[in-house]
Formats: sequence, structure tokens, C-alpha cells
Amino acid sequence: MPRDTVRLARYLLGKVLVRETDSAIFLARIVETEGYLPGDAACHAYRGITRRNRSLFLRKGHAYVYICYGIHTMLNVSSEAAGIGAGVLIRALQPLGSTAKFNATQRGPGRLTAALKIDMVLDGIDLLVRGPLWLGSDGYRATTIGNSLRIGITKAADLPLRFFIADNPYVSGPRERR
DNA sequence: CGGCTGATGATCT
DNA sequence: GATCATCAGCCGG
Repeated sequence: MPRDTVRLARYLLGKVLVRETDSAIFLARIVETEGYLPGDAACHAYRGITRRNRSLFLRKGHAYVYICYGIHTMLNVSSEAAGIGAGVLIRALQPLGSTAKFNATQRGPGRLTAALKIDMVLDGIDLLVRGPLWLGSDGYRATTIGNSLRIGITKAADLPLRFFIADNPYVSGPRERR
């Protein structure tokens, strides 16, 4: 596992997110991520541990799931050692296959969770172990990684912590700043 | 098209 | 009561 949040954000690009429910399995490649650092004002862990953000403080590789704007569910991966609050937001996926209906047009952090039926029940689970939601690999390597400012935030908005697979059509936002 | 804004609810102060 | 890592729809050019 990469040793810090930025390295993890890049490492996750190209990895396969596997969602297994009682009735279906979804496979999707991670094509866009954002890093939220320790001590970063935009990181939910910035003001210390609370009931909502406690999963960010788990050892790297755990899911931090929360509801944004009362509507959208967000999926993050904790990214530092236990006790240090930081994470990587998953912003876009490329659908690879499924045993059920899988809308290939699901882009953006709030829509991909709906497509994979990711909910709060998954908050805090270990993504490095096979289970209802976990991270796999099919050997694919992201070659050209793009980088830009993070999307939709107001605090620490000047940090270039968004990463994406530059030549992947499922990336949800702008592609400036290689 | 690009920019603006209302909807919506869990969370924290 | 304020905040918010979103999104779809509406409006103007």
C-alpha cells in the first residue's frame, strides 16, 4: 500500500471496485480520485474525530461513506495510518461488468454510489478484504495521469489534489493540468 | 453552451 | 441554525 494520501489517490486509479450484494455483482474501474490530507481544511477530519467522520481515522483502506447535501452518498478510502484522519474520494468509475443492470452513464461521486448501491451500511468496512465492497485489480495500469484542483470545495481550494486517468472517457470533470 | 440556484437531510455547534 | 467533497434544471447570450 502507498505510504501517503497523494500516493494512494494515484494508486487507486485503474483499480477495480467490486460491489457484491445479495442479488448482483458490479465491477468498475476507478478513473478519478481526490485526496483529502491530514491538516487539510477541506478534509472532513480537519476538526477532529466525530461519529460521522470516524472512518477516516481507520487504517488506510477502509471505506468512509457519508451523505452529502442530504441527497448524495459519497465513497472515500481512508488513506493514512490508524488515528490520522485523511481519505481519498472516489469521483468517477468506468463500468466493467455486472450481473445486473448497470447504467454506464453514471458519473460523478454522487451518482456512482447510486449505481453500485453503496449506502451507509458500508461505512467503516475494510476494502482490502473480499466482502460486500472491496478493491481488486485486473492488472490494468493507468499510464497517463492528469491532475487538477479539487471540484466543488470552498476551503483549501488551491490544492491540486484531483487525479484522473487522462485518456479515459468516464472521467467526470475538466482535464486541464497534466 | 456556461453560470446560477434550489432541493434536501445528516451532522455538528 | 448553519454548513455542505452534489446535481438537474433553468435562464441568458
